Amino acid sequence: MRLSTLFGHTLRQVPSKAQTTSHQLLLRAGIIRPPAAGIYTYLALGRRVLRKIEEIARQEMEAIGGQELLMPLTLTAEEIVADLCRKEIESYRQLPTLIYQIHTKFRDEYRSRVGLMEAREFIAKEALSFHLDSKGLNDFYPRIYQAYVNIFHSCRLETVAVETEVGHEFIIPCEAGKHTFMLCSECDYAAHAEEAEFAKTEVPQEVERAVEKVATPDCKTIAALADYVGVPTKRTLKAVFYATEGGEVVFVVIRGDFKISETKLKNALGSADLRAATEEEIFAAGAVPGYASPVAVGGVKLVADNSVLLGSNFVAGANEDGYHLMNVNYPRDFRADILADIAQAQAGYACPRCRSQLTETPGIEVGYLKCGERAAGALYLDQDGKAKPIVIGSYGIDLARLIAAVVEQHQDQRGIIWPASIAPYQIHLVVLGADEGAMAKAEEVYANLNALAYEVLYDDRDESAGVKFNDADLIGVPLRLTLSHRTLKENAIEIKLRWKEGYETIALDVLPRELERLLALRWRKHPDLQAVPPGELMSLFTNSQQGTTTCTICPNML
RNA sequence: CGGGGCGUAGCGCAGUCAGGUCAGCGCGCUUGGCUUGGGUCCAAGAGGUCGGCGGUUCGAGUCCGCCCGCCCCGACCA
Repeated sequence: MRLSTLFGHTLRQVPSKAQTTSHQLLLRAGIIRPPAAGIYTYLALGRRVLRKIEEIARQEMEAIGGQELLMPLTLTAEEIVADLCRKEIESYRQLPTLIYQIHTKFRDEYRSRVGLMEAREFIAKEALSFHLDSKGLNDFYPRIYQAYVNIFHSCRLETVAVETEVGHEFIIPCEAGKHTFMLCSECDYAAHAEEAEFAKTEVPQEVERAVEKVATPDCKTIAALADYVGVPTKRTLKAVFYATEGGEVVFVVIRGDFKISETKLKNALGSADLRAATEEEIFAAGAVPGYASPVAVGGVKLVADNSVLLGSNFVAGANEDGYHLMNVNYPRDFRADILADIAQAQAGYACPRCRSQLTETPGIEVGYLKCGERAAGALYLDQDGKAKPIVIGSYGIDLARLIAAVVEQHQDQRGIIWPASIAPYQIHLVVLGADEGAMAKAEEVYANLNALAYEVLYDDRDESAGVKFNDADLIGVPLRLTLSHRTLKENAIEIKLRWKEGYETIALDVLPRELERLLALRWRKHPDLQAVPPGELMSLFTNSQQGTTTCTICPNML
């Protein structure tokens, strides 16, 4: 492709509406354009990237037996899936089976914020697997999990697998992310912040002493109370009131040094609807805000965090304005209707698995795996002729978001650094100077590279060296070749990798051999890289090792 | 869908408070010339019903009203 005729051009200035780095670069490099808010045209370069990603997704789905369909509306809409199951799956002989499709989806109700990261229209790779029973789904699950891992690895996207109640989410940590995640600094534990578990610190158990009422004026907060009484906050009990939609008051008790995770609380209660109780409701329940006590409280549902077990002789409210109780112990002095983990994890807390420190990061989901999707009336006949429900798993990746995520992880100040697997072109050929010798040689090289079936973006424009190099860096094709009168004097060509400083000059007659060597080393075919654990891929990109033949530029990213 | 902000040339912006030499700047684009290894320089040029409708006024980009669109923060999602 000649850059002089490429449809879509680069932008020097950053569009004012683009906030995130990936959005800015995708616009500036001429990958996408917004015809309207939140929807995007893929320009010539962008379409090529998308096509490559789609192909990677297809390969991985086909590798585990997936069959591609194309359905109207959305695949996950229950009616469509249920209808499909009813009509196509009748017998146990047809199970298990895996279908998938790649299509655009609309999410009109949401505002687009960060370009392709969250567009109103996006490109979904969705898959469904159908099984005889839960065991069948569980047996299959590792295969789809691995396929997803492979897809992300192929795109050079470093993801974190977050466990959910029904499967996994693959996320990337990034500033533009809308959700907060807790990650272990040592092991691979990862979870949504609201759902994350952690190892709660213990307080040395003491001999239980008799309850004692003490005056604590103006101690309506845990901090004030702990300060006044002279104990650490972890020796206090915090009382918080919630109300369900029906107006039922829920009394929640947790050790004073922890916060409540409303998500965990909802899960413990089995109720999705929960709000803070009003003062009137608290009084009506017979409690005193600021001095509420779990001791001898009646008529309300009492939920306690299991941290009440980790300590003794707590300071708790006396249910009387201006007074607290010392030496409150569980279960001697109060009993909870529900005793569960409802504490909110925070950065610095201990990992539930390895006790290392948890860190907190914003992130965005790029893919999900869910077990136990429902489809009304989707039944099959088993060997005995009995109708049984089909067990379904559903899986998805937003390929548009995937592109944005890759750019977030692969860029520098000059522009995008495409991983070779999804780069719009393999080679960016630059010719400098308008003298006929250089142009003629460049045309010849371009023709030869095309004949060798390389994907070449050829900058044949009459532009200065600075413009050409800057555009090349912005567009981010991994391999750049430069021809000029300078190199031609030695019958040579310069070769540069986008993610490395510096370049090398090689003789023109060894160019085909060098390209063959470099481009054959795509990571999936490269034995040295197959054994690399996923988490270490990123460091490989940045700490490239040197090659061994005449061209010493590292091929790791190709 | 709530709260805040912004709509002036393809892009980025100034001008609006204090109505009248106010249709401007930079980039990009076109033409010619000089350059030719990191967004060169010079010259000439094209391009805008100042988001829309209505109002106030001798006069509106500027003031008022309504509408539309967009951006940010929430809510919600993938």
